[in-house]
Amino acid sequence: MPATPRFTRQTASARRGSLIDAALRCLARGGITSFTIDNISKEAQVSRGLINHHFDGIEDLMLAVYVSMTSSMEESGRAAFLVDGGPEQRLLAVVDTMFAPPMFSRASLRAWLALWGEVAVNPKLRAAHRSSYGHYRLAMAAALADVAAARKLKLDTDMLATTIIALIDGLWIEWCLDSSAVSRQTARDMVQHVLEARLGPIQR
Amino acid sequence: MPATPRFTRQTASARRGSLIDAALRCLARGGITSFTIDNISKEAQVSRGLINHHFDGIEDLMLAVYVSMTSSMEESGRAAFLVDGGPEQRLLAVVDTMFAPPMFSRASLRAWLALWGEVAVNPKLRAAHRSSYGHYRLAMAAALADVAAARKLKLDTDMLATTIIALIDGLWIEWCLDSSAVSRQTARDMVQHVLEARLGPIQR
DNA sequence: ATTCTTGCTTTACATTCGTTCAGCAAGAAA
DNA sequence: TTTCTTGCTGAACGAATGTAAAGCAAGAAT
Repeated sequence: MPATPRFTRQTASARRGSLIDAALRCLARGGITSFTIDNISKEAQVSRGLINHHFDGIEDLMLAVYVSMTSSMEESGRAAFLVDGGPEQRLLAVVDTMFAPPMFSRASLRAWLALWGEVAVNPKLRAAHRSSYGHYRLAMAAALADVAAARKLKLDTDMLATTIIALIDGLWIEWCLDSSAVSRQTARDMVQHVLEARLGPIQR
Repeated sequence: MPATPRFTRQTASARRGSLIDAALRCLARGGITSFTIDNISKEAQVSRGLINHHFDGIEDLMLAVYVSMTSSMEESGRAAFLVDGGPEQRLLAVVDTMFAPPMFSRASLRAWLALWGEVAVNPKLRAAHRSSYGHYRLAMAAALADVAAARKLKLDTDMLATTIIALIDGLWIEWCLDSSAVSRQTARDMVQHVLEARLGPIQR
């Protein structure tokens, strides 16, 4: 019996979680090219064979990574919904959530780009994406509808929600690629401009 | 002397061009994972060694692919600037260009996602991106400024141009990933809504 | 102390990766 | 026809890819 065990044993779900975290770090650092058995097992400090023991191949691990990212994103969004104040403050809180880490972060750009590239061709990932963005859109539309109702405005909140979400995504990408073109603050201002053009002035 | 030559000889620049085209097809089809010597040389129907003969490694080829994509994009944008009619019609032409193939096309999604992922870490690609998007932004801002001047409006055209460009990018991505959420037509309508909120009604 | 479960390691395998380089050969030039 | 330039091929290389399978070993159960 050796003084230091060669490895520490964990429950299957705990190990799966740490493998997903390590895989996410690799994906963020080097994109899909770094999403390899060698890199991930090294990052998680486990043996090469362990990934295929806990996941049904590397594609299955990627699906788990995507689900993990989207669910942590949804959790952040839910927290914004609990903010105090009127409908305006809640809407701003939802928007602000998207302009703060971990969402609005350069570190996750390559991970999202890589995953979107797989969403385009992988039915399972596509289903996960639809579900996630569907919830996102519903939450944004609800926050918009509350403000519209309080101001007795009649507008297509679903369409506006889609507009705002797409705008945030586009601004985030451009900020990641060239922060001299878009700063975090100007990006936020642009979204607020678009919102105020529909809803009227919003006091911060 | 064989009846059919084993290969056809081309000028260096012509061969470079066909290799770039083949590389682009591979990138669009399978993302960065398919951007390999084997795939590209097979796609271009040349031998494995030829790529390293014409390019300084595969990274150099990727830079060439990026430049090729952005320059063809800029060319499409320039054509829109030559449209007849008033400032409004020209602005709409610029926007419409982005909502028509080859720009607004699912086929190129994986190529752009892969290239953006490299832009984030490759200084040469980043420089190419800044130049390309800089021109794009200038053109959009100029089209906006003409309309604003004709209507005697005072607004930050640079900021609005950045907003519109980001919105188009975000809508395009979401359309590619889930066309049940955004159609080509609704995407166009969303952009026009945002424009009209600043510039007033625009007759199509 | 012993058994048992199963989390984990390790080795082996066939492919595929990017790059190098010696030399073939296409086709213009002489 | 012969020479010459150089576009191009194809084999070889070491490293890295994902997966499968056999068996070790950690630590709870007995």
